[in-house]
This record gives sequence, C-alpha cells and structure tokens, in this order.
Amino acid sequence: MEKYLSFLKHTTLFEGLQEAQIQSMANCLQASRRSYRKGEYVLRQGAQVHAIAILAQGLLHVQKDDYWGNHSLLHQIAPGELFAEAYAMAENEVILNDVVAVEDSTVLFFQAQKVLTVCSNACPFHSLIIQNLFRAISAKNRHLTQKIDYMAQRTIRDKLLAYLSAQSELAQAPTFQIPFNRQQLADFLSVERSAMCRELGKMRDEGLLSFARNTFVLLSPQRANPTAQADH
Amino acid sequence: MEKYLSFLKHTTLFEGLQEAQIQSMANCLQASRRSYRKGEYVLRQGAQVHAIAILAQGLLHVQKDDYWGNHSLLHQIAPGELFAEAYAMAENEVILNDVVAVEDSTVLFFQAQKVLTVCSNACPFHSLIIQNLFRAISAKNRHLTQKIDYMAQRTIRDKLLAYLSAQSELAQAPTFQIPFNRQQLADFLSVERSAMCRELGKMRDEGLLSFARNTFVLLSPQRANPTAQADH
DNA sequence: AAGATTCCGTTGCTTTTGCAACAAAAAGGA
DNA sequence: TCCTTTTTGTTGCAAAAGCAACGGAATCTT
Repeated sequence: MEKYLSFLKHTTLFEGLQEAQIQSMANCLQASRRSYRKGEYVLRQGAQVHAIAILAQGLLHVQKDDYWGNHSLLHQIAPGELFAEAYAMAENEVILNDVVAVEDSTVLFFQAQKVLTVCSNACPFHSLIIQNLFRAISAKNRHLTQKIDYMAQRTIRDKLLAYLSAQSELAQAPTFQIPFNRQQLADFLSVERSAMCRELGKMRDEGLLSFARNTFVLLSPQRANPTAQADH
Repeated sequence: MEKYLSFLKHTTLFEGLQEAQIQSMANCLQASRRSYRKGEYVLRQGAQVHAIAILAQGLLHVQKDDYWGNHSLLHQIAPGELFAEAYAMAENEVILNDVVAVEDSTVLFFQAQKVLTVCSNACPFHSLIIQNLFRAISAKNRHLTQKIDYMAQRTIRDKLLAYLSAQSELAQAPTFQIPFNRQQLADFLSVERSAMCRELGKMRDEGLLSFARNTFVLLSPQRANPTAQADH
C-alpha cells in the first residue's frame, strides 16, 4: 500500500491528509489492493460489495448489457475516482451494473463500515475523511443528474449539444477533447452510433461545430470558423 | 419543531433515534422549517443551498425546464424524503434543477455543516445520523442510476417496460399503482405523452398489460388476462 | 512493410417518435 | 346538477432514429 500514498494524497477521499496520516488510516480502514487485466470484471451485476473502491491506475467502465446485447455505458472511471460507494453500505442491495477494466488497472478497497464509524483508536482525521467522502458522493450524484439532463433531450442533436457544451464549459474553452471514441459516446448517450455520426456531420455542415477524432470545437453560429485538425 | 418529532423518527435520516434524542439534536443541527403553497418554488436553478432538507408534508417535484419550454421531471419527492443533499456541502456549486411544490408543503432544513462535523457537545447519536445520511444518499444514487437505465432504452415501449416492471417488482405484485398521471409519466421518461399513450394502447392490445388510470397490471404474455378496472 | 483490426463516416430503407389538433371521459367547483 | 377544467386517448403527417451493410482511414501487430 505504501507505494500508493503519494497518489492517495491527491484523491478526493484523502484530500487534506499527509502521507503519514493516510498510512496510519489505511490499517484502520482495512485497505486492500487488487489488479485487473484489460477486459476483466471488477464488479458484476448481481454481486454485493461492502468496500469503497478507488481506481489507482488504469481505466474502468461502468456499463450495463441487457439480454439483447444492448450495451449502455453509464460512466467512465479515471484514476483517483471513487466507486462502489453507492452499494457499500446497503445491506441487501445487489449491484445493478458491471464495472469492467478497459485497460490493465489497479483498484484499492476500503471497508465502508470502518470508514463510517469512528474507530476505537480515534484516528484524528477520520472526521475529515467522512466529509471528503460525503463531498465525493454528492459530486457523483450531481454527475448522474447531469447525465440525465443529456439523455432527457429528445433528439440526438440536442443530446450532443447538451453533452458537448457541458464539456466545453468544463474545459473553459470552445476547443476540448472528449474521453470517448464514437461508439463509446453513442453508448454513453444511448443512441445509435451511425445515427449519431450522421447528426455530427450535419451539425458540422451547418457550421455549429467542427471535430477531428475526439477533439471538438464549438463555433458561435454566426461567424467564420476555425477547424479542428486531425492530430498527425 | 416539536410537532414533527414523531414524524422525523420514521425518516431515514433519524432512523434509530428516540424522539427525545432527535429533539436534542435538532438544536445542534440548527433545524428550521418553512411552508410552501402549491406551485411555489422550494429551490431554484442557479441558487445555492447549505442545508439538507426533508419534506415533512406535501409533495414536491424536482424538474427542469429549458428555454423552449421543454419540461422534464427528474424525481418526485414524497414526505420523509431527503433532498438538496447533493448541493449542501458543495462550496461553489449551483443548483441545476428546480424543486416545486405540487401540493401545499412543509419542509425542514438542517445545516449540512453541522450534520457532518461532530459538535462540541458531542451528541452521542451524531455518528448514527452520519451513517443514516450516507445510506440515504447511496439510495438516491441508486435511484438515479435506475432512472438512467429506464431512459437508456431506445424505444418508448422499452422505457415503459423497464419502468413498469421495476414498479411491479417494488410492489412485489403484478398489479400496482404508479405515482404519476400520463403527462407526468411522459415527462419522467422524457417522451411525448401522445406517443406514449399510443404505445400503451398497443401494448394492451397485444396482451402485455392492462391499465386504468394509474393502476397497472403486467400480464405474462402467453395467458388469458385479468383486467385493471377503473375505480368507480 | 504488409496484413489485420479497429474506428469513423456514409447511405438506403423501415420503424418509431414528435407534433398538432381534436374528442371523449373524469374530476372539480359553484 | 350543470358547467368548467383536467386528464386520457386517438390519429395523420412529417421528422428523426434505428438498423444493416459497406468502404476507407487510422492504428496496431508481427
């Protein structure tokens, strides 16, 4: 676990703690670690989990595949991000989505019960961690809500605009990159890839935006246009 | 606040506490109360909030209206339910949805900061409340995820089936009532009311289900059929 | 460098949805 | 009870989306 201390220091959960403090808490929280190969499942639908997880390295997808092979991408997890927290304290709730490694990944687990109850040795920073945890869950909550906003749009165009303008705002610039390829973006917005491509093409023709691979530029409708160049 | 003690005892947040204990915590959490008329806004898009709220009485809608008058219903809040928790601890985050009273309502507020930091008088039950809060947010998180599952379905029929079978499972019976009228259900699933009605009609004709007003019956496809009767 | 694989864009066709407008049923108010 | 308002269902039409199939570009592998 020691090798991850400097990493953990910068995660939301341990923000504000020194490495030595994290080290001492790691025992208190019964930390453990596991690595996964690309393609391997970290969590499976129907299972239960009692730990809070942080991705230390790699990339994960939270996704759902139904009977008919329909594939929907709920969320992408980057290093430092928390997951499994929504199930960690629920006694009888079963996980509703799969979490899959899309790259070789390493995950750290912390016993939820230990995180939430101040331990007998009274770690002085426990209270801070609880606040951090709360903030992290709140943030996730807001993200889910925002995703619902994208998906609530009736047309593919409006879904795209909702998503892309949020990304642009996040980047605080009209030019930005998205973390998805076309198929993934389609799965994320829950539309057909080909139909989405068609719509993107139309929007470019109408001068709303330009793009190359996963770099996008939002254009103010009335003016002449910078164009995203393929990175070659 | 006293008149709400017996009510609060049964909410998720105060579950496990006695009325006297809740009473003593109410001060510690700087509880306050406010009533709203039908149609009045409880929270507005763009505002900030630093308190956790519980609906004591009435009915609320969390909704979003965009420029063009498109109306989408994120969530319905029933008495005892928590809300505003996703924003209460976020310093600079602005509320992204409106919360509106659809009936005359009474809301109780608790200072989030006080809830999360164990107070100097060291209320002995504070730790329990923190766990309860965590459980409640987790549950909300799961609900949002589930709603995304409904909305991720590509056709109105599949959205309806996803939603209705979840409701049926919740009721643990093939016959159940939903808390929405047609327009509200359409807003919740983010589809056109008329198109939804058309689809409901088809599904009934095909023997998948029957309904009257907001009472639904899911039918096993291959067999003969009980029918939902209007309540008159 | 050649071949294989993944990613991206395009298009014809069919189905589904949104939209608008209207009619009937139910609920609410005076 | 009568009148008004709300809710639900229906339908024609136009727009949008899903589906399938294909070809070329980019990337990876050996």
